[in-house]
Amino acid sequence: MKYNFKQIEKKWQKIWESKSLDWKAKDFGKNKIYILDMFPYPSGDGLHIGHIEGYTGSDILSRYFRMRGYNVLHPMGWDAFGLPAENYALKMKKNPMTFVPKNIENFKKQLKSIGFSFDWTHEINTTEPEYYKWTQWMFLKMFNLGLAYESEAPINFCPSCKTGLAREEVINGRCDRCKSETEIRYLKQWHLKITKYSDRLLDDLKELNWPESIKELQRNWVGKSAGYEIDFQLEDKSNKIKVFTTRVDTLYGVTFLVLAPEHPLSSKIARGDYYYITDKYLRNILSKSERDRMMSREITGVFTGNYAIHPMTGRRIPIWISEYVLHQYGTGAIMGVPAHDKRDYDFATKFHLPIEKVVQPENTFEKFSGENSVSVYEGFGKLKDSDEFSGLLSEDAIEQIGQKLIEKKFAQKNVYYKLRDWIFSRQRYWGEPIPIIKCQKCGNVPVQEKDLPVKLPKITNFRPTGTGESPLKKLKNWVNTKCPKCKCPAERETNTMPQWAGSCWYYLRFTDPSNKKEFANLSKLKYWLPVDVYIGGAEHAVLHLLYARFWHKVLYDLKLVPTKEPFFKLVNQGMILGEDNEKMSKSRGNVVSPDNIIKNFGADSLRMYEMFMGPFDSAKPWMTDGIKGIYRFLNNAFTLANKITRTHKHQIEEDKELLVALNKTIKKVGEDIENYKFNTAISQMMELIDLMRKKLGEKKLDKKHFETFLKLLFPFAPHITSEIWEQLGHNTLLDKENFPEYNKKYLINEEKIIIAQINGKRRLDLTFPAETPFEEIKTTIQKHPKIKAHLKGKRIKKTIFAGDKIINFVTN
RNA sequence: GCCCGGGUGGCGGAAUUGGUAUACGCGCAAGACUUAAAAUCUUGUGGUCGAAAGGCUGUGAGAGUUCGAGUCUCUCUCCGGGCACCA
Repeated sequence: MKYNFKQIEKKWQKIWESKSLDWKAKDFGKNKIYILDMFPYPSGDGLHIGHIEGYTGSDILSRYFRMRGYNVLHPMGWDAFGLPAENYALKMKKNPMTFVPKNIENFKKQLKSIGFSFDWTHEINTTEPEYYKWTQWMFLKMFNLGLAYESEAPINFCPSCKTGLAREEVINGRCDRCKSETEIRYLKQWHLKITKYSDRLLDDLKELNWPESIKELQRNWVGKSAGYEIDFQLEDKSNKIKVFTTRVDTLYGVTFLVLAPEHPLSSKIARGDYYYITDKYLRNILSKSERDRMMSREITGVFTGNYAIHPMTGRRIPIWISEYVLHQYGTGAIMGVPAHDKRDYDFATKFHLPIEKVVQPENTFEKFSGENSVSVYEGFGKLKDSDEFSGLLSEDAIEQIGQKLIEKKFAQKNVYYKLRDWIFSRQRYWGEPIPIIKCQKCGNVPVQEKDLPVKLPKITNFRPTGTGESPLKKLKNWVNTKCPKCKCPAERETNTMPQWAGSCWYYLRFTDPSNKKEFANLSKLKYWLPVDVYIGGAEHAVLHLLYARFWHKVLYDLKLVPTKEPFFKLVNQGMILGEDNEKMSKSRGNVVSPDNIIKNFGADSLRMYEMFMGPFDSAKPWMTDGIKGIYRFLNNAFTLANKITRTHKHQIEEDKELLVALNKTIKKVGEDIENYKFNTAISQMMELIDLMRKKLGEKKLDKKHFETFLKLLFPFAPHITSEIWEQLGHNTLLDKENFPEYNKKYLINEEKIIIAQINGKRRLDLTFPAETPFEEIKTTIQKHPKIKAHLKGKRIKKTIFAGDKIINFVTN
């Protein structure tokens, strides 16, 4: 019988469909595990290779843990709001409400065609009113806490998508979605106060079992720096300039101050002849676009003709204005210490300002003593030219300087973050309406809980206006309503939420997806949370993953969720690149379609090949030729099964070699699955099947051992293994079998191979019974003619016997 | 510029964490089967010298620690990703 994967896969998918309750998570019980995938946005293009990689990983885990007797929650849902769907809708001139459900159906069909064991009884969709009712509800919780607020602010606006964007959505001055250059607009926008959680978002990272690189990205994004704010009096005492620094120890090295062009003093501070040139500089800079300013690396600046007084030395310090100082960060003014900061150094060099070294780092003395050298030093060195603080500079010494400044009222401690509040309004149609009513008298009034959800109306013209208003604004009978407070005529908020809103809490809803009274029942949340394993791409490092953590913490403070953090363990699947080793993209023409692969090799081959290509978490190029190896492996398993069916009645004596290999494989496959090392688990199974084929030829293969192998393979290739299982005469599902346990007895070697080395170079290997004592091994090996030959004329200085594996003779 | 990853055969990648480098797979070569091809099976496959036995050499480059380094330390270099004038 031939391996007819088409027929087999169809057959088993049908069987699973009818018995899908087998994958249904129980609400309570021992040994829970929550295995979550980042749910997809159901695009019209359908599943791509990258989705399948992550979902196969989680499917292997889920099937494995079910076989281990765990109560597994492995759900799937749809993140269907957002710009991609809406832009597509505009192109097709169809309302997303009509085609999103079709896309979802298609996605679901595709997922089932790959044999993923999702618990479909827990399916959710962020665009359904029963779901987004709770998204709106949570927004109102934040509103009531003052965490959601409206304010007019300069924001990044995408002229093509015609909406404001969060900082996280702007990459190098371009819209993350459509790559258009963004512009700055002043718009009244809803914000979520994520900055209030900066410290906790940083600190709680410690508890998470996440890839270090993702944690680092989040740390950098929050960007905490602690330092001092120091006041510099203007020479004429008319005002003072507050600068922020993390390096008070370099205070004596200040040779100039720099203000950002937007600093309030910049336009007022110029003196005498410098007035005109300063004014010209400011007008020039402020007329440039944000992007132009960001892109240009040219050092520009202007002297204002004004001076400040150094708080410690009383020296006159010239005040400059330059665009290299950012007004959005710190105080918008810095102290220039060219000897100890690269940027200050570049500035000083360009404008011929003095450079004074005041800190002499010990570790970098060489660099420091060179001509014109600058040192951003590691560790702390000596402070020169200061009677007050000479000697070694430690962190304590820095603290002392800071303390002194604070006493003299020149300085105060402060902490700054790069993180900004999350801009939460989108002037677009396809999102959750923000549940606020704007009343002339009462201001922003929350929609009453009983009136939730505020349903998104189905309209024909949802084209964004570009005026800063949502297309919903035109819908008078939807917009006009009554103020819940004073009952006066009022208008609805017409902005919608960003696409990230629904995904901030979907993993909570999965635990209790059809609850009509609460977003999820607390006892169910207590049972399932946190998510034990969360699998998805690294591209969400500072978007979804940061937003969701923030959102979760808000709910935690309200005692609505039981854990501080949502996702305990995070695993990033590496990106699958095209055969040309480049990112897959339509424009490059290197996209691999899963449908073709399934047609030619079957879903089991596709699943296994994606797992076999390389380490789960690293990027790897696709090679269509490579899948043949997996296909051959599955074929071999299938043919072997055919032969066993015919011959299994033979009484077979136990084969030691096979048992050792089998037990080794059981151990390795189990451990590798738990460590996401699917590629090496598969190699191990390949070795085992080769041995089994050999043993079958020698009539030494017992059917039950082959069945053990099937159980190991089942999580990876569920269709073919289920089919073989049935062919071998079982009328139960392989799903219901326990994962095999290995017997330690077979893992203990009765023999050991000793490698003999001379001066670390391998010369010989010999096999000894396991209990052979060291002395005996040593003399036997020394007597061996080969070793003798190599030792001729040399004296053994030392003999090393390591790990019962290697004996090394060191000679002179 | 700064912060993370990473460089191992022709290719994708293994290596029990300091102990036989190149498992497993692809590709390639030779052979078997076939009228032939495909598929399948068997054998071989880092480089180099050698008829062979065997030797030398070999994990981006250079140094160091060690009886022993792909693995640890330092310097450099190249590739991928992220942040980007964050004081």
